[in-house]
This record gives sequence, structure tokens and C-alpha cells, in this order.
Amino acid sequence: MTEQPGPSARQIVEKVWLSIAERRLRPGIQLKEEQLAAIFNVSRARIRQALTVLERDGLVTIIPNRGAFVSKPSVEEARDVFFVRRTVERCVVERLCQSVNKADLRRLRDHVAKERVANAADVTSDIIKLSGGFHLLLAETVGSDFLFTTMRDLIARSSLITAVYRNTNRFNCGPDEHEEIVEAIAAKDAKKATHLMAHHLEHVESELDLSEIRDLSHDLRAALA
Amino acid sequence: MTEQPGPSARQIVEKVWLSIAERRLRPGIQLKEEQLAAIFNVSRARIRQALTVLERDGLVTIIPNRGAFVSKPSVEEARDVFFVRRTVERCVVERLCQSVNKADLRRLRDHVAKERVANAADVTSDIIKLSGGFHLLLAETVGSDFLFTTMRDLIARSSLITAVYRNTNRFNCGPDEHEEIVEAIAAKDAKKATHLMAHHLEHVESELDLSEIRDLSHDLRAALA
DNA sequence: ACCCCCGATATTGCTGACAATTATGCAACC
DNA sequence: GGTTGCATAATTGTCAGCAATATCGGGGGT
Repeated sequence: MTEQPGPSARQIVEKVWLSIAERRLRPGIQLKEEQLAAIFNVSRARIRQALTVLERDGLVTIIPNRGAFVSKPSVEEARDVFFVRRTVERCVVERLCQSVNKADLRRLRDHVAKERVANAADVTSDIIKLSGGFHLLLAETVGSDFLFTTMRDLIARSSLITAVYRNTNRFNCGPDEHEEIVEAIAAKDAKKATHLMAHHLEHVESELDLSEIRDLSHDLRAALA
Repeated sequence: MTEQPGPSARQIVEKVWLSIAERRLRPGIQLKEEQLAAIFNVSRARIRQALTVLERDGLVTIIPNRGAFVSKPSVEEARDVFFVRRTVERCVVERLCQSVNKADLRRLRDHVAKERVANAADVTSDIIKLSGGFHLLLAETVGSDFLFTTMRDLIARSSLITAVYRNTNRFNCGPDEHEEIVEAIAAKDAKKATHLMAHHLEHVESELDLSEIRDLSHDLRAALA
């Protein structure tokens, strides 16, 4: 049995990113270096690298000599993220209406189908993962790497925002609205597609309560498992 | 005489970012950790942190066990960056036409004036710095932090792209086109402003030769001084 | 002359230990 | 009872040294 080298810094970032995007890591909790090092079975140096990148991405906030905490976006930041999403995703669907091919549409419809299954089975973690993944898949389909990376950031931050400010019990981003958007894109109806996307984002944002801040604590090891 | 603690990792990132944006650090050159540590008078660990962040920003490429190099964007990436700039900056000027106030306009006009001075004096480094700064100032004026950060990335990458693929001797991004854009915004003429911006970006992109790749070497210490 | 192999050198990647800073618990005091 | 001050513990920030890996040069073979 050779000793495993452990995950790379990039893989750790990925894992934590996913845990945040899926809301298993709640805003406000501290990410202690030693703890993470033990969980991932790597040295603190690598954890440090990962945390530095995550801070750059806005997912964690590092307070000098205090530690790294999962970010609690302010109301202002929340509105900012949704503002940018409205403009970026509008651009995404416009572009898609011009350039989608059959393979793209197949992937998009497959994804919506998966969402439908997850909703029917009521598996919360899958629902969260897939509904964020839909928007990500749209950006990926455009073919611009920069756009994709930007959307990654936006989706992760949106997850944080939803975790802090969600008002309703039900999870938004249902597959119905997603399906409508896909079909509008399939019909190459840019006007309808952008309109549906705008409506969808408004809908998501409207389910947030942007006045109250909840404080949450959570078990770290379980969230990363 | 107490020992200086040296610049923080963030400050190092800033310094290298600026050196790249101003094209004093050319694409392809290797950033050796020991060398940087000596220049900034800090330990290698802090240099490592800075390089990790710069890699995440796409400005340097880290090859495992080889080192960190200033990125050489591919033709594909170049087109991608300009594609995103067209859409993002269009959104920026649209937004500005709705929300500029007199203080904003004053700052913008001041900036253009500075560009004009630099052009008249023919100080190349100032010209580069200010012409990128204009686009950054536009994004900042919108008031969205996310948008500003995104434009930072785009401008830095654009600088890299220009350094690699610039065809003409003259520096693009002259103050005339910038001034026209500012005045269109001042007149709240969104149609004209977006049109001018699109034209401006097309102009900049058209001065690139997206088929040839030049190899450059450079003196590291001089560039960072 | 060209190519392959191999040792020397340089650079990165990592680990562990140490210093600096902050949070915490406890006792004394107002 | 609440607050202040201090000692302790926990956590982060930093550093120097070591191991691993890639580059470069020379030597030998074909």
C-alpha cells in the first residue's frame, strides 16, 4: 500500500466549491486549516493555496490572523450578483439562439429531464446541483471559456445568497421554466427566450428575503463527505 | 532599523498584475520564485500564494514542476476575450446612459484629458496604463463590484493579447474614440454610445494579427521596478 | 554528423517546526 | 451581577531545509 499523494489544490477548490454551491457548507462557518488538512489528508500548505483561490472567487472571506469563513454576501452584493446574471444570461441565450445545433439541444433536454427526475424523487441535494448546473450548461454550450468561468462564479455566489436569504421552503428554479427556455432556444426565438430568462431570474430573486440575515452553524465533516 | 515585513501577497499580485497590464512583463517569460522573492524581499511562500492567485486570474500559467510563466493567450482565447468584452462593455455603457451623474461625467472627462496629455507627451507607459484604465473606470462607475472585477480580468488579458498579437506600431485605444463615447453617455444616447463602443472594440481587435505568434524575452527586474 | 543516454545543476513542491496573533476561560474586583 | 484583567489554549502566518522533478550539457554509440 503506497501512501496516497492526496488531492491537488485545484481538486480541493473544486470540492469546496461544490459543497458551497450545493449548500452543504453554510455561510458564516469557519474553515479551519488543520481541520481541512485532516479531512483531505494533505498538508496545511495545500489547504492554504485552496483557500487563497476561494477567497479570490469570493466564496470565502479571509480575515487576517482570524481564519477563513464561508462568505456571507451582503444584500448589496446579492442584488449585484443578480443584476450581472440578468445581463450575462440574457447574452447567453441570445447567443444560443443563433448557434445551437442538435447535439446541444439534446444535452440541454437531457439535463432538464434529469431535473424532472430529481424533482419527482424529491432528492434535495440533486435538485440544487442540477438547477445550478442548468445555467452552467447554457453558458458552456456557448463555447466561450471566459463566459463559462464567469457563470461558475455567479452560480456559486447565487447559491450562497440563496442559502442566506431564502424565504420560501420550496426550492426555486423548477424544471418547468428551464424547459420553456430550452424550447424557446430550440425555436430560435431570441425575443421569447430572453424574456423567459429574465422572468425566470426575477422569479428566483423574488423568493429571497433581502432584509433578514440568518445565522447558521453546521457540521463541517458531514458537509464535505 | 527594524526589518521591513515586505509587501503582502495581495500587493505582490497587484504589482505583477500592473506590470502585465502595462506590458512590462511580456508573455512567455518565466517567473522564478526565488527571483521574485529576492525582488520583493519576501519569502518564497508568499510568492507562491501570489502566483496561485495570478494563475486563477489567467495571467500566468503554472506548469507543474516547471514553473510559472506569463500566459500566452491562444488565438481562440483572444477572440473569446474580445467577444466577452463586446457584450460586457455594451452592457456597461447601456447602464451608464441610464445612471450617470455629473460627478461621474467629471471623472470620465478628467480621465480622457489625462489620456490626451499622455498622448501628446508620447509617454508610452502612461498611454497603455490610461487607455486600459478608461474601460476600467467605465465599469467602476456602474457601481457593480462584480462587473468591475470582471472587467479587471478582461483588461489584463487584453493587454496580454495585445502584447502578443499587436500588428501595428501605433498604440490603439486613442483618446478620440474614448471621448466620443463619454459624450454619447453624457447625452444619454444609449444607441449611439453602444454603437461607438462596438466600433471602438472592433477597431482595437482589427489591429491585431491573429495568425502569428511572437516570442519575446525580457528583463524581469527592470519590468517590475 | 546525428541521436540517445546519463550525470550535474537548478527549480519547484512539500513537510515540519516555530513565531505572532487572537480567542477563551477563570478569577478578582467594582 | 457584570465587568475587567490575565494566563492559557488554539489558530494562523512564516520560514528554512529537504525531497522530487525537469533542464542542460557532455560523452558514447551507431
